[in-house]
Amino acid sequence: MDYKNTLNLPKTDFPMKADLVSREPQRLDKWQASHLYERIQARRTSAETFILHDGPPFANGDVHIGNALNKVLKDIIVKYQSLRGKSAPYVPGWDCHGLPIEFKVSQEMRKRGDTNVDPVTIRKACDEYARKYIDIQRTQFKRLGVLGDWDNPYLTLDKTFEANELRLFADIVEKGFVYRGKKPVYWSIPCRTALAEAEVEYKDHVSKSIYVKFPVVGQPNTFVLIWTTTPWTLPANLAVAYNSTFSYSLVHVQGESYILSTLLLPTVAQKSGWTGYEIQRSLDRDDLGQIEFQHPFIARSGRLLAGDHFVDNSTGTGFVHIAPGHGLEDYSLGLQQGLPIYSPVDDDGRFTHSNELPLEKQMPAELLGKAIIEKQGKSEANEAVLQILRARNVLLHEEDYLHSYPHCWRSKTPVIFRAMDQWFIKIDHQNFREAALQEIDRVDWIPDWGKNRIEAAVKGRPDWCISRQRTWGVPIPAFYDAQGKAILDPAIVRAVADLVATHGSNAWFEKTCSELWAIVRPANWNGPEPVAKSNDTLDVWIDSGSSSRSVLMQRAELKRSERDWQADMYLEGSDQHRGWFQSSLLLSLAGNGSAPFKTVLTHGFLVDADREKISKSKQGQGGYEKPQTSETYVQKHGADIVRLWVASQDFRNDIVVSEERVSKVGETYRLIRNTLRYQLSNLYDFEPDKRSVRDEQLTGLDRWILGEFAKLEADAAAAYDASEFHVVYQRLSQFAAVELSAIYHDIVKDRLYTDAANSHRRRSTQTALYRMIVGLCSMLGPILAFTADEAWEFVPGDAMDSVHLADWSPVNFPRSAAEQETWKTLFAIRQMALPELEKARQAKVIGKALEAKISLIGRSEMLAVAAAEREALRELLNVSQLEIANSGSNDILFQVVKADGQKCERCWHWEADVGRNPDQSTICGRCVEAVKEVLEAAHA
RNA sequence: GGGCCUGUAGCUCAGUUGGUUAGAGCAUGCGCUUGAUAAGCGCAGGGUCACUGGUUCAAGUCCAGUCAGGCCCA
Repeated sequence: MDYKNTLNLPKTDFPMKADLVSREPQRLDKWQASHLYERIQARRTSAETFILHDGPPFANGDVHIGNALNKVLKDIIVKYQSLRGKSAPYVPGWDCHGLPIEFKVSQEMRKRGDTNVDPVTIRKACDEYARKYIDIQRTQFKRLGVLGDWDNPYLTLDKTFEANELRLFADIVEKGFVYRGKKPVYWSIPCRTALAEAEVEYKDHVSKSIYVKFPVVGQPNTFVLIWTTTPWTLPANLAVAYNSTFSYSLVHVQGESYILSTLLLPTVAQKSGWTGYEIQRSLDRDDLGQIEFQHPFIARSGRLLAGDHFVDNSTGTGFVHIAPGHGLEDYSLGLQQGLPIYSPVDDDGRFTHSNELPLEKQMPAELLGKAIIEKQGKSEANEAVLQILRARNVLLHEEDYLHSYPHCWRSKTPVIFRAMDQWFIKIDHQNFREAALQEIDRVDWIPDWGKNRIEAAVKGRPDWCISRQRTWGVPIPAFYDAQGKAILDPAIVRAVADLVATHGSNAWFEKTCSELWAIVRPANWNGPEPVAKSNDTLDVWIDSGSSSRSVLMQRAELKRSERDWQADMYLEGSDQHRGWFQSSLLLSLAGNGSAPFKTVLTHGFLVDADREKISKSKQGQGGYEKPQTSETYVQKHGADIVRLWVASQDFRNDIVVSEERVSKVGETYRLIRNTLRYQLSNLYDFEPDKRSVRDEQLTGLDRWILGEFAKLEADAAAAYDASEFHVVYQRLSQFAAVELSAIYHDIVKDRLYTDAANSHRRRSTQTALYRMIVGLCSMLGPILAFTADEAWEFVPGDAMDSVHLADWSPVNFPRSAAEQETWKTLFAIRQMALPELEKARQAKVIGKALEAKISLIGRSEMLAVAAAEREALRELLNVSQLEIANSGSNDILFQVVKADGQKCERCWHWEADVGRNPDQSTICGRCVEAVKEVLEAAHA
């Protein structure tokens, strides 16, 4: 007789090989076809909500592995909250406006030869471009198993989004936050347009480097020696910067005195052709701070200011001329010191008078109209300034100077810095900064140092420049009157918002000023009539930053009530402390009266195997073979491996992404998968409703594992609650490896396979297995979204058709202190016995443990426990025979010998009663009984 | 250059208010098993806790500095 057929060997169709890459897409189709996301939401309509508000990725390019990390983290949290019974809708979003898209689209148009394209055409192309990438990214995000309302995402280019953004803007305008000011921007003279940082290219350029004598007021024949490489900005000079850490000298040369950096003195002396000089004295920062200088050719004076950040000792004189309207550093220094942002240059790049200063304090008439743009390396404006300097004998030295200088990407000409009228949000308006800091204090920042970062960002930030001279964005609905004065009125902004709500923001660009005015003019308007509309757009941070108003407060499924709309969580990379977290906080506080989030969770950045940032250049040098996109990893390993990789590391620090790391995670995946497979394969004949054994009747071993499992569940839930998924990962994988695979599953095989199918002992164990597989699938669901769902289908009994529809909460499994103590002792003995068995194995006394008879000889309390639980301990050791003997000594002695009797052909135990039954001469007594039952069952 | 953060075995993580020879899982090596088998079990090796100095009876843990790395600014 072939006794193998009488065993209850494991059976399952849950495959050992995951084959994720090809199988996951089928499951996605199934989810989609069965409207899984909608059904999850429907099940929770009356439940408490948990809102994780999506920070919108930029609609450009493929999903990077970093984007994937962010989305998977969000999905794990949302799935977990849903699993715990909350209503956790997830509305993904995209950030659609902005320069990178406009730049790409313009480039493509230029390649095709389309120059001078009108804004409406560019905007349509940008819209198309953004939507194309939204589709691409949506597919890639969905492939990762992220569930959400993918058919109705929020897009910052949607007209409803734009309209609500403008309504929020109107509120902020109404509250008096928005003002008009000046700020320098890159300006391309031939293109007559402002440029963004990304639109300038740095190239070598030969400039005029000059040393200019600035007379010191009240000290005849004494000059501060300044250095500049842009002579044409001298008419806009309002100050001179020094470095307070440098030492300066007053030097006497040929009847005149100069103040300059002591370290640079020899170079300057040599360049200026000084034949001899004499250092009269040195000056410190206090001396310098006292000095007032006279502008070398205009009737105004200025002061010396500390500019340690940017004044260096490598070239020049140690003094840098400051024109707040013509440079970013000049600008911020000017702003600090309350200087006017003076920029006497028009759109064509020619000198002009401006209204920042009284006329008598502006440049002489001979300079007006001079062009800054270079022709054959010569700039009319530069030449004219130099000529005046020479005429006044204040030009000490001039030379050509080769350096890297920004150029316009389109015209390839050097750009200039020029202050332009911009819109700003006043951060200190009515103590707003203080209010923001208080609000920051109310938010839960995880990790807690996030609070420091955003506090520093808010404390130190200047007023927010919110206007951009761009086309692809939400228009700033302002007008200009005949005097060029801007009109920005909340009622008008709201009227424009209504227009945008129906026609989209293109309407602003398509309609003329008078057409627009006819539509949006308030009925009771008594202000000036406009002659022009604004061409500025809003900073894209206003787009995404207003999502609290445009999404959280609009979508019915996301708000608890009109008043209670705050999101439970925002989750982004730590760079967003200065970005989205801040813009969202400031706008929501200013416009809605509170922060938009209760908790802000941040993750670190991806680094490679060397713990360095992932860079394309490194990829080129063979650092990594493929582009670090989500698809690269999904196509090679499958989404569940990517998800497990995400869960495997403490994401608050840097996250390592490398082949080694992901492959290691793959090993853990296989361990977990096999654990699930083992349990499923031993439940093929188990009907939980009919065959479950009650807690108190479960065997001690089953009670032990369920006790351990209860601890695992509690720990996993706590770790999930704290968003410490790496703890879930560690705890689960170690439980699978140790408690299950090495101990419980290994021991229990004997019961499951060889006991009669319906025996109490086997059913008891199946009860434990059943409970664990249900719990494991549930716990794994948020992380292994595909695999847990796949395994779930093989769990016997009636359950929801997807694990993602299930409810889960940790179940306590109480055991008395005495029982726990007993089992602790049994395992302690096991821990001592295993090395003894290993010794016997090394000595070739036995092979597998079942060939052994082990004797425990001693007199301790441990042995008393062992004696009382002899059969349980024998099982725990997986040996055929266990003997306990009292030697009178407190030490325990282990003795391992070949087991008595013969090997039972069926259960492989060595038993003395093998052969005692004449009909079944090769099997043991226990197997005889089991076989009898099998035969009876077959006849019945 | 400034702010915030990180640095424990090949990999990922634990290491409570400073307190014995620094732990776990995986990976590796060597055995066993062949009724979880492209599986399973056992045993073993592997760490100057980034470095240096300090406080202390005692430091992976506290302090200072250095180095390396990350994010954000300049």
